[in-house]
Order: sequence, then C-alpha cells, then structure tokens
Amino acid sequence: MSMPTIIQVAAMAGVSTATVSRVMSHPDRVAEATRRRVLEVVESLGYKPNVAARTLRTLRAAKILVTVPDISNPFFASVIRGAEEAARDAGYAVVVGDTRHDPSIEDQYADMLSSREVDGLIFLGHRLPDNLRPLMAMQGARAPVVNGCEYSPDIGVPSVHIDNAAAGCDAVEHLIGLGHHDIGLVTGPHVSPISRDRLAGAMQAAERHGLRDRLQVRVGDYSAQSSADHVPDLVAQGVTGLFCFSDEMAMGAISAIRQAGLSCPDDISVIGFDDLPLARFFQPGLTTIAQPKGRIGQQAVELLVNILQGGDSPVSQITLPHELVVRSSTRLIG
Amino acid sequence: MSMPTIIQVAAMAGVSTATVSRVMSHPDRVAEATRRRVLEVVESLGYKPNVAARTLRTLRAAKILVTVPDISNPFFASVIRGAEEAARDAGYAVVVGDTRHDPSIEDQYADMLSSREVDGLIFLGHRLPDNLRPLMAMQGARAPVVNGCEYSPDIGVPSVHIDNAAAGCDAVEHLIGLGHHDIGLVTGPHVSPISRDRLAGAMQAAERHGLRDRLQVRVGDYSAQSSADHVPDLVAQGVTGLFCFSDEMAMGAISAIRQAGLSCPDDISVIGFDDLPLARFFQPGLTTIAQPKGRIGQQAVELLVNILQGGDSPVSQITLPHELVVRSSTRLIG
DNA sequence: TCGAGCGATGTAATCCTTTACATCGACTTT
DNA sequence: AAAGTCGATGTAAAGGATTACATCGCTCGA
Repeated sequence: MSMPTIIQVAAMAGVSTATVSRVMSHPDRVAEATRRRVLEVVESLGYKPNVAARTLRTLRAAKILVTVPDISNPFFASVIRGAEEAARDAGYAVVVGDTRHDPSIEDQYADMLSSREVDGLIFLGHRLPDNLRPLMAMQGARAPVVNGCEYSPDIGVPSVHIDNAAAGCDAVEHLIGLGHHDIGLVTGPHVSPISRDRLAGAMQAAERHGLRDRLQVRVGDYSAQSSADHVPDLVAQGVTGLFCFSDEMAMGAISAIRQAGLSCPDDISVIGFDDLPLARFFQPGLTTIAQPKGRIGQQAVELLVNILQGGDSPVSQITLPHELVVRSSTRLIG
Repeated sequence: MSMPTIIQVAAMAGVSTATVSRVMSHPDRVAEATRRRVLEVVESLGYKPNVAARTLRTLRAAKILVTVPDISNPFFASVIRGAEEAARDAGYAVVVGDTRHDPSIEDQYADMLSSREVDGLIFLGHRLPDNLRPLMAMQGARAPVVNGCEYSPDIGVPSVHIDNAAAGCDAVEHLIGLGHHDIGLVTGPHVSPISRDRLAGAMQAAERHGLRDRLQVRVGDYSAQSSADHVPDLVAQGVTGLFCFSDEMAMGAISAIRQAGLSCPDDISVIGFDDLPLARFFQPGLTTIAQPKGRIGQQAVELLVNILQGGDSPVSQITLPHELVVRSSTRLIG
C-alpha cells in the first residue's frame, strides 16, 4: 500500500517522531539501544523518509541538475561523469535533463531550480534559460547556477571552459604546419559562443600566415551529417585541410571524403574537436583537440558547491587547458 | 532573497491562498478579473510554486526517472530521447540518472521512487535495484517500475525489448550466408541477460550449420577497447567473421584488425549491434543489427504511464522488431 | 543531600500547497 | 418574496519531516 511514515515508525518503536528523525539524520545524538530498536522497525517496515517533506522543511534537496542540449552527444557524457563524481563527493546527487536545444524544455528544467527541487543547476548549453533571468537579477553571482563549456561573457554566470580561440588557432596552425594552404572550416551554429571563439582563433591563425582569404568557412550543427553535406563543395574548392568543430563532424566529413572517391589523410587532412572516446578507434585515427571533459564537469560542480555553501570567493571563470592530439587523419601535404 | 510564497502573492493580490492556488492549477475555476490580478502579482514577484510542498500534498511529482548503466553509451541516448518525448506527451518530465553499473548508485536513484520524488522508474540496466525489492513484493506488477532492453524473466518487471536470441541468430546466419565458417563472437558480460540471449541465438544458428565447435567466444564489456583486446587472439585462431554484441565493440575490433595489418572486410567481416548514429559514418560502414531505440523508450513510458493511471491491462512484456542493416563491414569470403 | 549540568527524548511549530467544505451574494424560479 | 441554484472565494485541515526548545532522569561535586 502506501509508504509508511515517520509517525508509524515512531509508534511502533515506542518513541517520538523526533527521535526517529534523529536516528535517520544524526544517529550519534541517539542512545545506542534506542537507535537499534528504531532501525529495526525502519528495516521491517521498509521506511524511507519522504523527500518532498524533508526538502520542504530543510530547503535542501541534496541534488544538482545538469542540463545538456543533446544527450546523444558523447562529449557531454564525459562531462556528466566528471560532475557526477565530484557531486557525490560533496554529498549531492546528479540528475540530468536533455533539453534537445528547445528553449521551452530548458525553461522547464530551470523551473526545477526555482521551485527548489534541486539545489543548483549546471547548464551545458549556451543560453541562460529565460526563467532564470529574475533569479539572476536578484541574486547575481550568488545564484546557484553554473555554465559548462559555453562561456558567454554577457550572461554573467560563472563558467568552466577551455580557451576556444587558442584551440581554434592551434588546430589551424597544425594544418598550416603540415603545408596546407587551402583550409576549410566546418563550424557550429552562429549562436554558439564556442563556435564563434574557435572561428575567431582559426581566422587569426590564417591571418598570421596570410591565408585568411583562402579560408573556406561552412556552418554545421556539430552532427556528422551536417559536415558530410558540405564536403562535396569544399572538395570542389580545392580544400586540402579541413578543421571540423566537433569529432562527429570530422567523422562525417571523412566518410563523405571517401564517398567522393578521395582519401583522408592522403588527399585531405581532417582535424576534429573533443577527442571523443571513439576518436582513436576511427579509421583513420582522428587528429583532434582534446578537452578535459571530466575536469570541466568536476570544476563546474566545485564552483556550484562553493556558491551553495556561501563561499565568498567569487571565482567566476575557470579556463582549463586543451591539447592537440595528433593521430593519423592529418599529414604532410603532397 | 528567498523565493516568494503563495502567501505573499495572496496578500499582495488581496485574495486567499486558495484562490492563488486555483489560478495556478485550475485557472478556469477563477473569475477572469481575479485571475488577471493574481497573475500580474505572480509575474511581478516571479512566483513559482514550491514543488516539494506540492508533491507532499498531491503525492504526484509529474516526473519519471530513467536510469542508465552508462550514459556515455550513445545507444541509451536514443532510448532516452524516445522516452522523453512520450513522457512529455503524457504530462511527465524525464530526469536521467547514470548509475555507472554501481549497485549503490542504482539504489540511490531507486530511492527517488520510494521517497516519491518521481512517480515512476524506467531502468535500462539488467539488475533490479535491491531497494526496490520490498516495493515489488508489496505491489507486484502494479509497481511503477519498467525495464527497458534487458528483459530478465525472473525479476517480474514489465519490460520492452527486442528478441535478442533471434537477432543473434540473424547475425550469425548473415555471416554464414557469406561463406564464413570460422566465426568469432565478442559478447557482453555474463550477467547481462541480453548478452546471454544473443549468445544462445548465435550458437543455435551455428549449430544448425554444424559449426558450433568452430565458434570462438570471447567476453567483452560493450566497450571498444574490450573487443580490440581480443582481436589478436581471434586472428590467430583463423577467424574470418566476427560478431560483436555492440557497435562500439565492432569499431574497436575493426581498428584492431587494421592494427594487425589486416583489413575489414577484405580479410575479416565484422558485424555489430545497435546501429548507432555513427555506424554509417564509420569506415567501413558498419553492418549491424538495428534496434528500434526510440520506440523502446517510448513504449516503456507508455507501459509505465498505464500503470500509473491504474490501467488494468497488465501487458507486461513487449517485444519490438529488430533489423539487420547490411553495410560494408561484411562481405563474401575469399 | 541538593542543585548544577548533561545526555536522551518528547512537544509542537514550521516548511508551502492543495482541496474539501463553508460562505456569500446574485440570480432564477414559482 | 421565499427558497433554491450557482459561481466565486475564503477557511482551515491535511501532507511528512525537521528542529528549537522544554522536560526528565541521572550523575557528580560540594
């Protein structure tokens, strides 16, 4: 039937509800004998404290919500893992929400914060949910909201990310260093700040070598299909080095390159972004920019927990190091 | 500061809390003018009902929990997507928990059900969390718990899955049909019922062609690395056709095959399982068994919602169709 | 021997919403 | 004009747990 309540447990153990509550939350404040008796009843009844009631009373849910724009992107999985572990260490559980890039779903998950179902929110997308505006306005940097990956200075939310401009720069420098002059870029959507940053870095690198005008820029959406669609055109433009802003797009591009009767890396070098777990198993092994995915999640949680505990050091922006991983999808031209 | 409560809204709008509550939940039972006045105050204060209090009172959280054993496996992402959409249609939100195959984490998420934080649970792993035993014992098939993918008859939980034995059979038949006699299998862990079923089906197919003794069976854990590790040995055994119980393992195997100086499919044909989004972009395009991932999630939710609404038709086991997708990682021998 | 001090436990207010039931005014019906 | 309806709103009792404060025995010191 219905779950047993603390009242039933108390009655059956011959103590007050206060004592039962103490047994559950502060066992040391209860005499050994009493504790044992209560625990026996708890066991036999299968009693579980009602979290809604507890949350209502304590204003603490012991839970952190992590929202991702696309749960099928393995990149986020690793970030979530890192967050999960750090949260567990700090006494919080993590629940995940998939917003599918849909603002109304983002809002719905954000409501879990406003309504106190969770203590804090880490959002991995690029847009601060509208519903959070009032909260941010009221609490500013003390609001329990942290962004991961997609730093956007104007939203005024603490954030953990890599230096995407520098990373974009590194990728293009790598291609240029291999002798490529006709370089193609498949970016993310324009609204994505990380895509803008990577693009800016890439252009800067090209500029530096006087190759800015020969850069071929195409817009993708981080999915394999979206870059595959651009490949025929890029091939026609004579591109020999291709920088895709995600590993999935790199894989899509390589597949399309072969479809076009060409070879990666013999005809076209391709470099990706993220270093997904599968990147090293792909054929050819993917050259890519590795992000410290786990650490991004971990640090985001630490930032959040610090806010939740009223820590006064408002470290608001954390930049983590990235790394160029060279495998076999890029090689010297010619 | 702290969030506004219904009492403040009521005071400011000059009505009772009951009216405010009605405006939020049953707008039609409130006079037009009053409703507008209240909504204005709600807006200006940024009032959001406290979900803990509401849940406590109504015993309904409007939320479904989906737990996955490994969130980095893209297979589950698609299942979650399907579940999310179906849940939304039924008026429920979905939250996801990553258990990392850890029983204690499974238990912790299961507690969200016992404690009424969520109305129902869909678990995608193979093990019923211990914490749920009492609940299942009490409520039997009316417990709001559904399993996805990993049907295990002994746990007595409604479930949605494909016919894994038949699928395993199809895969091996495909290889045999291409002329392969020395067939290798990389399974999942022994504890996984789906792995056992696929293995049984595969053996049955081999048996049928008198090839049972030549079957080379190795145990993996669904990860790319785990199958890559077995490849040198399998190659030494003269295997020409390899059936991996996941696409990730197929990709790992293909990578290792190349590492060994051989080619897929020229020397060894490889068939995977799941038809991940990336399967068609892999080199070579992966031959694989496609599962209706989205529909699995969707049907699981429908089963669950039916239970939640006290539906009396205890359809407990749903078998969905699978499909062999032939791409270029398998070919005629010789 | 008596009171201070202390550990263990009980009492009861509180967290915020929902909702059955009561109330109230206005309108219809006969 | 009295009685009955009806729609809109208010009143107050849950719902289950936590915790400040009160209480009750005891022990210990003087």
